Amino acid sequence: MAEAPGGEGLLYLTDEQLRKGIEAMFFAYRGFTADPDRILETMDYGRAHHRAVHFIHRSPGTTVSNLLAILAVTKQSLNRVLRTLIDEGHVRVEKGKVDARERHLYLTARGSELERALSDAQRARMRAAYRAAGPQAVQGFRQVLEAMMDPEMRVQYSRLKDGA
Amino acid sequence: MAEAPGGEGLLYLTDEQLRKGIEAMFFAYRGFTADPDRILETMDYGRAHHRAVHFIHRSPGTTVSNLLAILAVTKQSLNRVLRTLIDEGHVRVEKGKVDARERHLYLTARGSELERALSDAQRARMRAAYRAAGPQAVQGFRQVLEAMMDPEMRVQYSRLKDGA
DNA sequence: TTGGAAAGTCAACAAGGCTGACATAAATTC
DNA sequence: GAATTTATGTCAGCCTTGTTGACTTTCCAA
Repeated sequence: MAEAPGGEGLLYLTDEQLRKGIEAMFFAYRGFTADPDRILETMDYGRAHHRAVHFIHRSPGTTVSNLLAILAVTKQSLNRVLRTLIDEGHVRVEKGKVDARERHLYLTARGSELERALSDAQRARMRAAYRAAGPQAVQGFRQVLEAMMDPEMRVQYSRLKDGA
Repeated sequence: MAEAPGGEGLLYLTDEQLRKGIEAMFFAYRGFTADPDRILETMDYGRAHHRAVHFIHRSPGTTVSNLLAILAVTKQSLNRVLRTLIDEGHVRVEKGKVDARERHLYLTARGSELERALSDAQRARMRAAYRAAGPQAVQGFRQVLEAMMDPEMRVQYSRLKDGA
């Protein structure tokens, strides 16, 4: 293998390699969202609904402000999406017992069905990609993605990663 | 190392592992776009402008329909973005010499400056992530992303990957 | 009891997707 | 040469999902 200019095997850090990584992210992210998007549009939902449903499924009973922190949107924006999910029977709200100001969010049976459909579609692609690339590649994939996150988001991610 | 239920080392294909990969993509993509986004908003541009500038830089002289295929948006949507880039002197248009219906797109000096600023910001984060994860991880990262793309997009990506 | 946090709501706005319709110039085909 | 197709641009109108600002209600805690 040829060595980098500095002679330290840093060829993978050239601008050219980085640019390829950037384009890989762009094209892959489109694939990543394509399958759930197709399901969502049949029911007049968008990606914002998917995200809300995903994280409510992941952390049942999470509060609105928790969700705001994870999704990094304004409460007005989140509220609009939650409103439709609640009105259409996908999400159930419970007033907090300890702190009654808080609203705890849960998926209904219908909501769980939707979540299942969405994540099945997304996981199928992810599984195919994982299988094609192999376990070692997957480990690298996760390492690079984690390093790419903002530190605050790495915390959110780790919280989820290490179990509810 | 523990073996998967099937006894074939497939632990990395469990739903739990796939879900982590899905969330890693979500959080990482936000980091991925955060730095250029900050630059863009100072000049009333959005991600759509970034994408156009990126691919015109990548393939100088590319046509409008080429760009439409790569970006996978409607011509009306692209045109709106292209219009502002041209009007504000970031992109130059040239009528095709072989086929005069075609419009060939180039970055102006100003446009190149903008491209530089945007990609410097994005590459800095990518470089840090690459460095933190190491060359082997980067290889896996690219393998998984490539496997995650839609086949048509993998073609687009490979075209770019293998030189102009 | 009062200040402030959590949550919700209303209004208004913007970016950037979309569709459909239509115009024009140039190339291609018949 | 006429008809058709292709590449592009543009107008109008719509949607989702983001934004800010203002205001209310609820309710915990000092």
